[in-house]
Amino acid sequence: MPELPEVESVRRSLLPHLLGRRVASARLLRADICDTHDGTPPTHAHLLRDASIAELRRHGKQLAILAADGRALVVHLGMSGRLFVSRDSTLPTHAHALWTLDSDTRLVFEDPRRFGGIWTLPHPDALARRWADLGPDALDINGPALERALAGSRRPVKAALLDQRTLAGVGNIYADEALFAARIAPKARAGSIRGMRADDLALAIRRVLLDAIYAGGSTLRDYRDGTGQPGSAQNRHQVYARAGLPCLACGTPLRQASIAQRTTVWCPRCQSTRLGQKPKAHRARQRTRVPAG
DNA sequence: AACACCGCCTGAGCGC
DNA sequence: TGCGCTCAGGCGGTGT
Repeated sequence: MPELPEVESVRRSLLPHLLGRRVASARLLRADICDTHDGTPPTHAHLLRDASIAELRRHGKQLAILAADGRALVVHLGMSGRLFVSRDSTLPTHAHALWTLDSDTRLVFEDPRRFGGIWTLPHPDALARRWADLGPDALDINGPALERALAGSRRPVKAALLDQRTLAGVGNIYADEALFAARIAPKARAGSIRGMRADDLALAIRRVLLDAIYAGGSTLRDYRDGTGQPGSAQNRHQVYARAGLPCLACGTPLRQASIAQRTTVWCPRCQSTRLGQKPKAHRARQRTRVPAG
């Protein structure tokens, strides 16, 4: 489930452990999770051995580790991926790559479901080219840019938000949360989101993502940051995983359907499909989830 | 061109 | 107790 807030939380938590550190050794335990830029089997050089880590950069859900000599790695966490530092010598079952730093700290990439992976890059220009295929980062989106990204599309707006070429960083959880916050029905046509509605949606996306970053991301099951800490943003979810429960703004039972092959939850009353008709009082309460069981 | 849909993969949770 | 089924989901590839 790592979406933008989780990847950003990983980035921030890793910064103090990685910046300025030299990669003393690198090991790939599963070669098939790593794609090299030159198509040759991954080597220690591909994996930044002897490099000094200069920067951690994020675009959407992708995290890049940039070395001072220009080499870079892109890490994709996919569904169940984790990237974390550890001083423990034991490795998790699905550890696929590890790096030992000159601080004797280990950086571990683990991914049970293997929807994630690592991509090697020779130069920052290659990173820029890779990321050019992605839409604008969702933390930077504004109304006019979002309107441009959605223009002409007849898809449901939910499907468009999940498309990383349209907007980078939003996944299933925060798409539902942002649409609820903006009071837009997930099935509304993407191309119909214009003007003030685009402003509303862009603002909702930024706010939902920033709130989640401040809460350290959403830990539903697997997610931990780069030091093993869970997040608490799941306690703030208004609609995700709440199908059938009362809307926190109006009490109407939340509905669920599959849109773009993703479970989608929304409030049929607050999130009107009709244009220009905004029900008045909509103020979602802050919610603390009661622990299950 | 735009969009729909499949398949990859594992572990949790459930019913029997 | 344990087996088998379903579900979760990002994204690349293929089909329409």
